[in-house]
Amino acid sequence: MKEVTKYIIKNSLKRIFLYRACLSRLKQMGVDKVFSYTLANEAGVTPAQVRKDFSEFGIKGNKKGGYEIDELLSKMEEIFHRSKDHNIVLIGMGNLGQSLSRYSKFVQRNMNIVATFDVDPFKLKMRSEIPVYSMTRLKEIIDRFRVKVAIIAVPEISAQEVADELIRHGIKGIVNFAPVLLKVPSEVVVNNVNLCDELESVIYYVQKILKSEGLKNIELLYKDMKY
Amino acid sequence: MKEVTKYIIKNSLKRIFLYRACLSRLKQMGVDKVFSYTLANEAGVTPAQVRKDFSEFGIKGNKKGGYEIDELLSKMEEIFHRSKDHNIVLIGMGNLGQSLSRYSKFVQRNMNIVATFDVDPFKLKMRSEIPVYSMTRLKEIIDRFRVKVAIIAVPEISAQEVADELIRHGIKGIVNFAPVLLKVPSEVVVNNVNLCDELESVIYYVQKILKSEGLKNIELLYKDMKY
DNA sequence: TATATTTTGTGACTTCTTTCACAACAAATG
DNA sequence: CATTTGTTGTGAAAGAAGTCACAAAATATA
Repeated sequence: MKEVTKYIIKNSLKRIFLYRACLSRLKQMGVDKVFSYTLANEAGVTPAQVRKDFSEFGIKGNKKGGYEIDELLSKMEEIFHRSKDHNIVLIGMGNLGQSLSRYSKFVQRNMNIVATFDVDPFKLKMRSEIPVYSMTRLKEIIDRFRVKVAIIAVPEISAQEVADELIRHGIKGIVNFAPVLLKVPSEVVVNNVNLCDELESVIYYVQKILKSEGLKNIELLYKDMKY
Repeated sequence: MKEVTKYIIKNSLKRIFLYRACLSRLKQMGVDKVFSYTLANEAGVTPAQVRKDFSEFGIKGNKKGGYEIDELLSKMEEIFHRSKDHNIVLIGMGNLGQSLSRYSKFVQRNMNIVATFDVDPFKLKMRSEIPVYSMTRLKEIIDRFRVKVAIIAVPEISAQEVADELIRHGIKGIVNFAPVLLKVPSEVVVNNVNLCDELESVIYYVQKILKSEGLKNIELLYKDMKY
């Protein structure tokens, strides 16, 4: 039996990020202690869910006393290795790539895009905070900055090729904005972000909502009618 | 008992989008018929999953004959109301907003950002394919274009306020790029896209991978040793 | 036309996720 | 110091999602 550990981004992890964001906000508001139901309410989940998630990530509180926000936050920092900086490379300086290279929230969370790459020599001359290199210098930069994570923002046609090259040079994690399913070895984690799909999902549910509202109106109409 | 239909974007829906992308690619390659296992292989899932998903969305094939790609695609178009155009508004023309307003893939899928909005009067003068309006004209535009879906790309501090206003003017679906949990009534669907979290999730798993690879190396070392 | 072959569609089963419920514990109170 | 109060942490129960397995159907073959 071939054992393949597949790295799938779990919902519990995403919720931990959410909790962290809520906690930061609460802290800013002057709160310094929470109970599972305080946080649950803030994050829009159940208290049991909060406690189960915490339990999964080995986060402990004090019975009766709840959780100290500062303790929670530093525990989370530890879990996410937030103390040290993480160097990232970004491939593809088109419309989306440029925007991501300027996205200030990455830096705020110690995730630094140290270099960007593009095949288009015209883009190389672009004025940008972060240097834009030709793809030929990929290995050099990845080695120098010990980069393990990359963002792919190239056209779908070249995404697989780029991924292969990144992995060859030691990249272990990819956030992929190209709308293709990358084939990667099992010791590499890929997180696909498809902006069109995100928008289209919403449209799908909105259609349902509108339809059901229509139905409700019809029902109301019938209720009003006298037989 | 209060019945609240909560609209949560299901994985099966996301997979249908994935299947569609795979099918389009296969079609371009000249294929015109697939079996569940062909598509499964292409999409990186199991054949049973493909069939179950199809069954959920009422998509039928021919026993023995598999599925006609053209039929599948048009059935999917129907499910997603892709025949008609969808008008979208985009709020917040900062770094990310500008990039989204230029994101050509939305248009390719009949999702048209008909107008963008910002509070900064400087941005209003910005040259942009899509008009940039002041927030005061929100209602007018939403009504004129019968907009039901909005993209929020404003700073987190104003996201809730913007959401409230959008909903007041009849918006039923929101793609929210601000890192806050929006409080909305149950007949509105929100899809949160948090780019930082997406990147950080990958970093989290990469740390795990690196650690486990480290362990494997140590194991190998021990295996090589003679006691 | 009968038989063999192949693939769908779905009920049953399994596995993963979330919720429930309560023992264990810590703090507050008398 | 005993008792009450209130919250955590976690097994057990319920629910959701994914996989399996096979009958049913369509096609191919003899």
